[in-house]
Amino acid sequence: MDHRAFKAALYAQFARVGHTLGSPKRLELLDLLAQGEKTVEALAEQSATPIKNTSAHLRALRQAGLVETSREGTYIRYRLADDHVTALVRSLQEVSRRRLAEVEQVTALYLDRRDEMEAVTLSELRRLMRDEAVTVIDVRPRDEFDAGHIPGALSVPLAELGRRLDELPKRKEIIAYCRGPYCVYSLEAVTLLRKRGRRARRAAEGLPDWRLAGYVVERTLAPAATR
Amino acid sequence: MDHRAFKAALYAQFARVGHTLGSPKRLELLDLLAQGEKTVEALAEQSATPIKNTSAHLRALRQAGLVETSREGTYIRYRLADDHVTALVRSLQEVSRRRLAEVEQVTALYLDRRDEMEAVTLSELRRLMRDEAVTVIDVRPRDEFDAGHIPGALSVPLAELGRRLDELPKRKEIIAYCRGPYCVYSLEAVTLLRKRGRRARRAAEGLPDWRLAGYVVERTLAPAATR
DNA sequence: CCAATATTCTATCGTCTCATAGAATAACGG
DNA sequence: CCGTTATTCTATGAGACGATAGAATATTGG
Repeated sequence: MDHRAFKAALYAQFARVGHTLGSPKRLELLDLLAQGEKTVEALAEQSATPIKNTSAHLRALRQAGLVETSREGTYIRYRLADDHVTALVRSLQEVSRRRLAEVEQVTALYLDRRDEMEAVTLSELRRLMRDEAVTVIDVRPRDEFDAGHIPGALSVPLAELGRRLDELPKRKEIIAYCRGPYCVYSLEAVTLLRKRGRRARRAAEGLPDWRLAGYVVERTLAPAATR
Repeated sequence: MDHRAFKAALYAQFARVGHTLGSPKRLELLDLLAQGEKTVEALAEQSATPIKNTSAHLRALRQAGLVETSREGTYIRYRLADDHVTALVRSLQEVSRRRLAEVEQVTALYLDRRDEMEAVTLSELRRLMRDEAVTVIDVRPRDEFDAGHIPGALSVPLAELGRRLDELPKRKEIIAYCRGPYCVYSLEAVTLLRKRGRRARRAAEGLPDWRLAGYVVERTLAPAATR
C-alpha cells in the first residue's frame, strides 16, 4: 500500500462521516439526539418528518457510526455514539455561523437580536447559580430534562410555563435554557416571562453545551416516559 | 416565518457546510490548507489531483465559506477562513477515528502501531522543549514551515533528512512533527533516524493542532517561495 | 495591446442520493 | 400463535454531484 492509496482510503473514511453531515434532516436529528436518547417515533414527530424518512436518515447515521441503537420492547431507541459527535455538530454550527451570512439573516428573522445580546454564558450562569442569585428553568420537554439537566434547574416545559408561573419566585431573575444556541424555546420563555412582569434572560447555550464544557449533569432516576 | 420554516432554513445552512465535508478530496485540501495558504497549483500537486478538479473543489469550499482567496500576481492563494475550520476538520477526524473501525484498519496497514504508541503529545513536547531535553524537527516542506512552525524547531523537510543528518545532535533525542495525526512524514522521519542510530520519536499531532492548543506559532519572515 | 500563465466558468455524462411506497421483520399482548 | 405496533428493508424515479473537457477570464511581461 503506497502513500496515495493510504491517503485516499483514510480521507474516504472521513468523508463518509462528513457526508452524513450534509443533510439538514440528519443534522436536526443529531441535535435532537444531543438532548438524550429518543425513539424513532419521537424523533420523527419532533423533526416533523415522516417516520420512514426518519428511519432512513437514522440508518445513514448509524452506518457512519454517529449513533447507536438499543431495543426496548417494540421501540428502538437511538442515541449519539459519544460526546465527540455533539462536539462535531457544534463545531459545524460554529463554522456555519461565522462563515455563512445566510445563517445570520435567517436567525435575525426569527431571533430577536436584543435577546441574544442579553444571553447569559454558561460560565456566568454557573457562577450565578453558585451565588443563588437566579432561578434556572429548563424549558425543554420533560423527557429531555430527565435524560440530563443542569443540577438545581427546574423542569418547566415551555408548554406549561404560562400556567405554572406561580411556582417561580417573583423577585429573583429567571434564566431559561433549552437545547442549544439555536433553540428558540428559551427565547419564547423569556418573552413570555417578561410579558408577565418577570425579570428573565436566556442562556446562550443549551444542555449539550453544558455537558461539553465539562460541568456536572444530573439525571432524573425513574426512566422517563417515552417521548 | 414560523418554527418549522426557521429550523429548516437554519439546518439547510449547516448542511451546506456539512455537505462540503462529504468529499475525500475536499477534506484533503482542507488538511493541506491547515498548514498555511497555498496556490491552486501547489494544492493540486500535493493532493495528486488534476488542477481542474482541484479548482472545482476549491470553489465548493469557498462557496461554503470554509476558505478564502487572494490574488498574488497570476497566482491565486487559498487559505482557511479561520481556525474554527481547522477545529471542525479535526473534530470530524476524531469522530471518524473513534467510530469507524475501517480507519483503524486502514491506518494499521500503513502506520506502524508501535510508533503510534511512542508518540509524544504536544503538551509533553512543550515541556521537553522547555527543559531543552530534545531536538525538534519540522519535516514538512519548507514553505509550510515558513508559514508557521513550533518556535525552536528546525526545518528539515523529509526529503532532505538523509543528507542533513550531521546537523542534528547525536545524543539528544529527536522529535519529529508534521501536518497532523494522520500525516506520515514524521513516521518516516523517525524510521529513518532510528535506522541511522538516533533516538527519535514522533509527535502525536501536527502544527495545526499546536496552533489550536493555543501555543505560540512562529513564522519565517521572508514570505516563502510558492509551493 | 498581445502572448503566456494561472485559474475559473460552462457544459456533459455517468453515478450516487433522496424521498417515498410496499413488503418484511421483531417484539409484545392476548 | 395471531394480530398489532414499531421499525426496517427493498425498490424506484427524480434530481444532485463528481470528474473532466473546452472555452473564457485576469494578470503579467514584453
